[in-house]
Amino acid sequence: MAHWLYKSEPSVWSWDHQVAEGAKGTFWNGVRNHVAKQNLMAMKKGERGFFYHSNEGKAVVGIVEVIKEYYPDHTDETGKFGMVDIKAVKPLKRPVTLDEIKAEPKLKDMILVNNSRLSVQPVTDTEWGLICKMGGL
DNA sequence: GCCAACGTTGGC
DNA sequence: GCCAACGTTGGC
Repeated sequence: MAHWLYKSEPSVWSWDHQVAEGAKGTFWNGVRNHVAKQNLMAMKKGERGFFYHSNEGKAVVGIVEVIKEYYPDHTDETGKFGMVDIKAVKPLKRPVTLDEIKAEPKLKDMILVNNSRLSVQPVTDTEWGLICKMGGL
């Protein structure tokens, strides 16, 4: 099963917002990038991903799960982009910061490190396991 | 708040 | 279809 990483600025949409939505979850929209779109389209219901706070915090703070697969984003007037629904699963026992990720040689190839601007990224099984461990899970 | 990196746009 | 200019993102 594939894993993912969702990036969000806490001032716009934070982990706390996501948790407040509970089991019903919420849509993940606003993607206007074709690479991110490809990733969204590849997601399957039940797949999990990290929730990352960019700018403020700069850390992986929790785990989310896809509850609805790719569908059109009607707020996108060009009609090119879509979104998925995700729900909060559980927080990390402690956040894993970008500094820690950069300090770990096994994580140096993460897209988060090399292409920080991509808002939805795939995460390998190795990276997934390691960050879960670093986060105390 | 600055600046580098990247994506998108638009003129040719 | 190429490429320069511009806007946006995100780390520092």
